[in-house]
Amino acid sequence: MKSELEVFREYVRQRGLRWTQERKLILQKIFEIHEHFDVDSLHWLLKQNGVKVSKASIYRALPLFIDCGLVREVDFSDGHWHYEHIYGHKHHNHMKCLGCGEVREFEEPILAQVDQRLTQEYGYSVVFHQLEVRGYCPACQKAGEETRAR
Amino acid sequence: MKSELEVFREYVRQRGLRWTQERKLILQKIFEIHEHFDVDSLHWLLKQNGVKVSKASIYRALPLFIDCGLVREVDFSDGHWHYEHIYGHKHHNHMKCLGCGEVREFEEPILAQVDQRLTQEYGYSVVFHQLEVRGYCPACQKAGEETRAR
DNA sequence: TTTATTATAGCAATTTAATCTCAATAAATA
DNA sequence: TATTTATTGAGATTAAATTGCTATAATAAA
Ligand SMILES: [Mn+2]
Ligand SMILES: [Mn+2]
Ligand SMILES: [Zn+2]
Ligand SMILES: [Zn+2]
Repeated sequence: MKSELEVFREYVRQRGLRWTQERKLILQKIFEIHEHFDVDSLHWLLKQNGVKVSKASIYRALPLFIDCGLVREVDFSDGHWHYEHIYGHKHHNHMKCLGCGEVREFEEPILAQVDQRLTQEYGYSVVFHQLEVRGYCPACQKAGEETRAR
Repeated sequence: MKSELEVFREYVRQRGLRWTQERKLILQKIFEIHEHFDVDSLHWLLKQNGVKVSKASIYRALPLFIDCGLVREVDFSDGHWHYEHIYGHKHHNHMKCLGCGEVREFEEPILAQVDQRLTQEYGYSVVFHQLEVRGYCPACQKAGEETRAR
């Protein structure tokens, strides 16, 4: 399998864009992070590692990474975008606890059927889907019960 | 079934909040709109109808409507929130065309199974889910083929 | 009905994520 | 090496959303 850097390099060439140090450093860092991140935390992390890259460059690079399928946006409904690298990873969905904010990932093979049905029934060509689930994790349910019992 | 106004009135009483003209007018308008809306369009619509309500009041009222289950946020990934009234309506999901932006609603009974599985397998108590699908509608697929053929 | 209490409205100021402008720079290529 | 031009970084700008403050109106108490 091609590395993420190779994938991006090809993408960049095909479009007449440029393979820059900044883009390389940002992309490398993104694939070192094995959690969800936002622009701020990514920028801070790069800084920690002595890598000087402006937020503007991060904001400009992310759409490119997304466009070539290396990264995706994740919606945690908290007012700004989060991201994760997806290249080389299985598709998954998120469950976020409304109590503590913990995010749990899960696979859901059934959703492939949904995409299929949309294609057959409506003639849609599905590019991607995202299922976001909200609820309460076991710990927060327990905490809630105890509070109510008082 | 209780009307949306009654539902909200009870909610407001239980919490020691107040039943105001502004909130009533906003809520009424929301249930007259049978499409997705955002704060701007709602505000503009109210204005058109000679109803003077500030945007700040709309911004402050929406979380209340959401909290009592009358309204929900909808994510169209375009930089700001959209909303729709849901009280008295079946749960549905959205497919948004990446070409023309058209939003199509669809029901998907299979997703109830997903919620169930999350409860059984992870002990999660699911409050809600939202499946957002992106792809190309039949019209935009056709347009794309023609462009490529040239 | 009148008075007292306090949540809410409106307005402007503020916050903040994201985008944009522009001069300097560095990547591609001839 | 010289030329072309996409990209960078810094700060300015935009726009959605939130907040502070005072007047007001909704509710409860008298
Ligand atoms: Mn994830
Ligand atoms: Mn809808
Ligand atoms: Zn939790
Ligand atoms: Zn379309």
